[in-house]
Amino acid sequence: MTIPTIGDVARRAGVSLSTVSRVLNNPGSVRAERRLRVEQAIEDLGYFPFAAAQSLKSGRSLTIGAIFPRLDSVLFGSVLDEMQSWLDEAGYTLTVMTMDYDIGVEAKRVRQLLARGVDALILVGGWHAPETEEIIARHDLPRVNVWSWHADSPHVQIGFCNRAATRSAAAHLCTLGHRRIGMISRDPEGNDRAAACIAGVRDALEEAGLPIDPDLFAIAGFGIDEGAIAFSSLMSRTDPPTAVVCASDLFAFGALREARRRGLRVPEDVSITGFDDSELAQITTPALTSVRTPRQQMAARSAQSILGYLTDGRAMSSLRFATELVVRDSTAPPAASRG
Amino acid sequence: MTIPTIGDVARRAGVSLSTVSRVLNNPGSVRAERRLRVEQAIEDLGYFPFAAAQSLKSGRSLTIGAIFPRLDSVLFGSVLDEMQSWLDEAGYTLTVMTMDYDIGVEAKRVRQLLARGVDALILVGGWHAPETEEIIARHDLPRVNVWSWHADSPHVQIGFCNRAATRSAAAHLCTLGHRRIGMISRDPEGNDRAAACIAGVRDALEEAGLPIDPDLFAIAGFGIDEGAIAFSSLMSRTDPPTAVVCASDLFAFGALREARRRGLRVPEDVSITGFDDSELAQITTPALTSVRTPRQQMAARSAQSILGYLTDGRAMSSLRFATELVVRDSTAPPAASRG
DNA sequence: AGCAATAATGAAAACGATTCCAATATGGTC
DNA sequence: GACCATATTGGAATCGTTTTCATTATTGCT
Repeated sequence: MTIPTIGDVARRAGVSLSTVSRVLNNPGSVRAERRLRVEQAIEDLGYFPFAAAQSLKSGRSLTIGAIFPRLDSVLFGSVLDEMQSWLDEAGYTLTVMTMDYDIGVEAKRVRQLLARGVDALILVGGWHAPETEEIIARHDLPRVNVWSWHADSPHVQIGFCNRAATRSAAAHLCTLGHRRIGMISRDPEGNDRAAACIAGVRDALEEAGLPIDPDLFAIAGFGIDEGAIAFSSLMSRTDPPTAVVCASDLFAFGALREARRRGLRVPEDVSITGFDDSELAQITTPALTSVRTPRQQMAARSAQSILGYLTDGRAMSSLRFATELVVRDSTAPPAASRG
Repeated sequence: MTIPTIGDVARRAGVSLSTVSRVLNNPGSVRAERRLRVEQAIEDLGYFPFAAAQSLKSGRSLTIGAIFPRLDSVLFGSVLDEMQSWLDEAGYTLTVMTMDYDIGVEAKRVRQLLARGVDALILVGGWHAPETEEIIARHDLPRVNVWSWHADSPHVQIGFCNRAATRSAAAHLCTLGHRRIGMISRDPEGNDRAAACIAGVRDALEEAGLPIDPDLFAIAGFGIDEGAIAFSSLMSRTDPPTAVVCASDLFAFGALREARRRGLRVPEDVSITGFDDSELAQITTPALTSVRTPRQQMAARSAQSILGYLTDGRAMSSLRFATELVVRDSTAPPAASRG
């Protein structure tokens, strides 16, 4: 029950190794009579080429590596699904690894993927460890940064401006009349999306002529519970915000939960905005005001871009998608201004 | 800028290939002085072994393949995250593919993974295409079925009884006094979890002496929208159910959304139960009654089981976890019985 | 110091596929 | 029917590792 090799096929069909290989890779160059014999033998034995050997000889693995923060998020999952379906059509396979928002871990993953001989790399965001950049450059591996977009990045980036995204959410709150606006984001350390999200809120506050109170910028890890805790700490202040911008829908869900637990009404007592506009933003009560991000397009275009490069040698280029604030029921003017 | 090989390291350190390989795989067998020289050379060149060549020679790839229905689900994502973290510790890598609930696609994926030389396979559920079973048997590849558990399965399965799970949900509704109970599940074709979930509801109805109306068993694809549509079709009947068992939380969220749209109060007008007890079940209004499934344990134990087999040759064995109905606010006695 | 046992090392043969090159077969032409 | 150009085919080298085997260096003992 050993796995059949090209040699087994050759023996069974009574031809040479080279001929079998040609049937596989360039069928037109083999006379019909022998080709049929070989194809029959392949069928009989259930032969398929061993990728490791192909990869060793050819130097390409038909595999693309992707390093994402985590998998337990609909956001990342749907993007990966979309990418896979495009790559699949072209005969490529996606190998996914996670780095849990740690660019040190990411550097290790890049090494692992390189060892596996991936033909290209998809990274999330624009900030990576120096070793990461160094090793990618050294092997000049095609790579795309997704999920963020910076005017001055030297790399191919297919994403959106996180800064503009949260700015639109915070500006919306300012327009409604809020003057104390809080924020819950991830740690900006090594995470350019988080940093940009924070910068976006500051932009909006400055534009509205509001003071920036560092104490109103809370940091949370990941998930609903962390969002709830951060929201709790914001609302426990003597002078709590009347509105909170969350850098992810999950944080916003946690905030909603905690608000309910504290007997705070949303949006009457406090307004909350999310980020990502996940399907669930419509399900909560109240439905969540959230920034819609172009996940499908981002996924599709980055897959296409890489495939275009690998298969046709077409140069990859950056792409910036727009975001859009979807206003629902979790935001309203502050209580004070309604008198 | 070419990728360094073991030969480059050997040359730089002034030793033979074999010595370098030994430093890598069995450092104790190399005299300290030379070992240090080799390690220095490895460091200098940034060398790491090329997995394809290792795999070709050794026959093992330190890779485990997993085939999941999709990635855009927190359920699958969190399980994959957990599996990866266990495998990672042991130096193994997980390669994930999706089959979108199609066992024909699954068979193709098995072939792809086999071509990549995976050392073991993780499949979801107990029903697979004959070709799938055939090819796994032929290569006697270690494999684990997760997510379901059947008394009579000949395979290693690490999961829970889906039938008992939905039975507990339906029995809860019967106890509350419901006599017309609907259900939303996936298509049971090629999906043993869906089939078991349906069977579980029938079990409960029979035990309660209730008639089984096939029209109350709706089939939905995937996601919130599909759940909403299925719920809508159930409630559009002339004699709609007073309670609906959903085979996934997503379906239940869709049902909640549609109920609100129709002006139906939950649980006053209709009770709804979910499945999986995702984190979001606590966020919705009303909070969702749902069946808690042992995802973390399932993930951890299947990873451990496979590692135990691959690294220590320990036999793998099946494992059945319990499920638990978590009653929240989306279920209550039917309106009629409250008079 | 000399010998046997043991430890450390290098040379070379794999692993399974692809591909260059040479050799053979085919067809067409005069 | 002989000969040349072209289409097919097989042989052998190669990709980067690991591993067996033979060889050489080292150590412990007397």
